[in-house]
Amino acid sequence: MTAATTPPARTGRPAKRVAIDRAARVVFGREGYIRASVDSIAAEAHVSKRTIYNHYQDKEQLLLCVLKESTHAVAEHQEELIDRHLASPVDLEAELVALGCALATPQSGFKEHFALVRVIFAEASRLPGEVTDSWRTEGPGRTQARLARHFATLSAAGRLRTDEPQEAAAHFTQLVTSEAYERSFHGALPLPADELEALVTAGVRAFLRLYGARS
Amino acid sequence: MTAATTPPARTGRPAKRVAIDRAARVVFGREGYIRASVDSIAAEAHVSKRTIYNHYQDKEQLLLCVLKESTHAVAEHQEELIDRHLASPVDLEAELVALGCALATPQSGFKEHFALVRVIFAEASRLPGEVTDSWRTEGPGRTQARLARHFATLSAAGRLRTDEPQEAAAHFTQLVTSEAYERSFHGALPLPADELEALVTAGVRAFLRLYGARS
DNA sequence: GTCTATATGAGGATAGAC
DNA sequence: GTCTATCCTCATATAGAC
Repeated sequence: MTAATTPPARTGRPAKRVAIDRAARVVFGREGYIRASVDSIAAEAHVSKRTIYNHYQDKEQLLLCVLKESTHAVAEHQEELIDRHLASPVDLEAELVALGCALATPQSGFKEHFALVRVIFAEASRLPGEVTDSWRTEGPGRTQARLARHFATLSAAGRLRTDEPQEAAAHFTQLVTSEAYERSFHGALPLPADELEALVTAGVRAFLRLYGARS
Repeated sequence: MTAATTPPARTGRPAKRVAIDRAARVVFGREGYIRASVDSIAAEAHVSKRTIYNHYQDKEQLLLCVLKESTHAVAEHQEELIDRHLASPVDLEAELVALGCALATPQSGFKEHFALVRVIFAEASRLPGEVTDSWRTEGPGRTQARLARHFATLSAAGRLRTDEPQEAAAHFTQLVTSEAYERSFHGALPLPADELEALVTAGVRAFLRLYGARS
């Protein structure tokens, strides 16, 4: 796992490529970087191993590329979630709880993405710095920014009370999602739904004690 | 990495054993479970590989044993930190900031312990459930409990305001340490001291808005 | 797509040294 | 009877050759 700046080779049929990417996401997520063999990725993709090396320079480039795609997909999904819950909330507390639950657990088809993030954490010290940096800005950074925008709007509308929406967003993440995230080992182990809801609800209440409009 | 209930063999010279344990902690922490070879652990310990297998049944048992010791050492160290800062604080806010900084960064000789915890996260889904459970109760659980006890005392003395010290302890951890923890990839990458202090200070201020005596 | 070169790992076995 | 050194087997990996 040394720094490698070479871009992925852009050859081969795109249909194969998406199959490879999907398979790599699944297998890397399930096995971790070292354990995931290129053979098993090829099998999962119903593709020859040679085809993988035809599309990607080596195993590390494959991980990095899949990670980038995955990061974007999750960021978009989370931005949607945030918009859906905070665009025009009737019961703000309820919406915050629902949003918190959604953000704190690997969502529907996104389990592999969370697993990939675990791989980044495990490999962080061996990954090129640009990779970890760009993951943070393109991933959690975008989510945080979107939260902050909504909090600013809600504050202007008198639904929240903060003149530092960035900080409020950070505190929301910390109070509402971080414990569930840690408790489930970053989504690796299941957290009972009732426990999750209890954690999130307690977090939202604390958040509203800090930033709620009427208190 | 399957469940293994056999206890480690209690043979061999204790001096060798501590060398092995230290080496395993270092190498597992530096390389991760899969990458760390028993050969390299033996080299680091200046011990024959055969000797390792004389003391431990297999590689997994070695990890588990080292993890347990490491967990206790860190928990004790963190309990001491908490006592030192919260036993009789003059300037409570300053003490909370100092404590937060100390808790949020791998301390003096404990870098390898944090690295080991990263290994647990990476391997969580492949580890026996008792292992992850006991890590939580013997590690973070103890820290949290000690925090809660002090918060209860401080509350009784009128220095804080909470009748749920457990929850206050959770919120302290979340607000003060969780972001630094995530930002540094669980201690894998260095976080500039000024950034750390900024994060912790902001967290403590929010904590005191929630639980401070006079507000 | 299969086949191969090369390397590296776990864990056991054997030898001898103190 | 514990430790060291060395070799062995078997499995599995990457990456390239055919």
